[in-house]
Amino acid sequence: MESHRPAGTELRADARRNRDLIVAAAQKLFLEQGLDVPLEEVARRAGVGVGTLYRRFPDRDALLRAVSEEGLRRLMDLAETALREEPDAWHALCRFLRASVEIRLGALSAKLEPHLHQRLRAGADLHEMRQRVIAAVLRMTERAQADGTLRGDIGPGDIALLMTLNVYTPPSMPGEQAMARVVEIMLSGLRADSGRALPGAPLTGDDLRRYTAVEHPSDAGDERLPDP
Amino acid sequence: MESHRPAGTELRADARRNRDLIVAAAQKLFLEQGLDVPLEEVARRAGVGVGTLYRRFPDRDALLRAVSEEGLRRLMDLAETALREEPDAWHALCRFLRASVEIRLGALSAKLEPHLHQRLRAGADLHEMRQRVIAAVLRMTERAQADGTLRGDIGPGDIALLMTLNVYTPPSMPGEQAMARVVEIMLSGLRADSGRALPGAPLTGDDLRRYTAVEHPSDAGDERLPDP
DNA sequence: CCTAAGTGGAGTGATTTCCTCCGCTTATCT
DNA sequence: AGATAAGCGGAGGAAATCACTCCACTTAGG
Repeated sequence: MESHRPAGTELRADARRNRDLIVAAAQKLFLEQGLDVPLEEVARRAGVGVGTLYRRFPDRDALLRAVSEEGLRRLMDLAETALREEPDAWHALCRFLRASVEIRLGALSAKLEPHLHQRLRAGADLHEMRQRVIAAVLRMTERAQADGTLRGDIGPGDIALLMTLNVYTPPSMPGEQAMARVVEIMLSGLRADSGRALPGAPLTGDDLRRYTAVEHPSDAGDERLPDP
Repeated sequence: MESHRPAGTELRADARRNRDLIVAAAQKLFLEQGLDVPLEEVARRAGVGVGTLYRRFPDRDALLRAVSEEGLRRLMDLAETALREEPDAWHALCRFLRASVEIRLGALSAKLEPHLHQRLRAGADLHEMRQRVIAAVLRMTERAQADGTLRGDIGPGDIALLMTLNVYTPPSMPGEQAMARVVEIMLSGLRADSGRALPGAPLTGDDLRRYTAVEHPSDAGDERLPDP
């Protein structure tokens, strides 16, 4: 996704490095101060001049896209390696949820969501990554239920929601250990031998996918499933 | 907490109404658009003139304080009525956690936190409310464990953290039902008959209280227990 | 060592936001 | 009903903030 660069042209090594510094700085600052931090501040934090930033990212939106993409890619990696490296579905699920804590983009995700949404509809390859995350979660859920380790009245959407909750939690907030405990509590609640029935119907994979197709309601907010 | 008003003077009825409209609008807008919405917009949304807003809240901070206070008060009510009206501690706990979803100040809380913090230290009556929330949670936890309904390796801090997670989740995000399911999953995970031991030590009431006393680290963020 | 690619940051113009001020409206008391 | 103090709105000027460009200088890479 090298914005609008005549294909075949590679970024010079130092330019590439700067680009990455900028994205990293942007991620931190967007998270800490909101999506409207002065771009000059991003540049300063990245240790480059504004000129450099503007050359690489023609406008704020381009930067947002880059940050979104990075986050989503990490999430996808998490899901897929969990599925690949763990022996059974239940453990994959555990690993995925535990790891989701590490991403913690916090409020950033929430703010990013609308932007992401546009992009998703626009068919960027964000869309593909998203589908892959969903697919992975779906597989984990189905298999774990077949194994009898995951309680039956759960849908992939529920898992996604738990994961989202973790991801949305600002890293500045509860410490690593504290969050780790929360995740284990969640996992306890997901085990097949857990308490009584949940209210309502399991959130299905379609619920998840449908969400992608839905128009973004500016502030009529209701019944939507997000992800970063 | 009527800011700096010569005691004994009451607000005229309409003024009072306007004041409340402003706080309500501010809460919504802070949540949706961040803590730096133009105050003029708050005024518009509240259906009053800017003049009115500035007369009642001399600066943005005063408004922030009012919003914080309102949120914390609701939380306190939640905790205390749950404890008062439910027959046993476990049900009180369930009710408290379920209700915490309704507050959902979302990212607002996170942004508000630093401000709140200063105020807490400053000894406003925010401090008292906070203590009362903590006290209620503490009682629920102890009793429920004595009853054998709440698993033993949990501390009040853990409960508070779960609650916080709910409160911090933006209302614009997952629908009511979806969140309700999440809470039930959490509760399942909290029951005495749930899965294996949690990692680390239970978060104690002191952990909670200590947090209040801690200096607010601007971005060194680590190991802290928040609340809205 | 040559050159095309990359860099930084001062400066400009436009936008946004704050906040005051005052003529008008309305609640409240008698 | 009438008096009056409290409250109201929003136009407008001052000030701050931002986005973005431009070009003289530096550096990577062959």
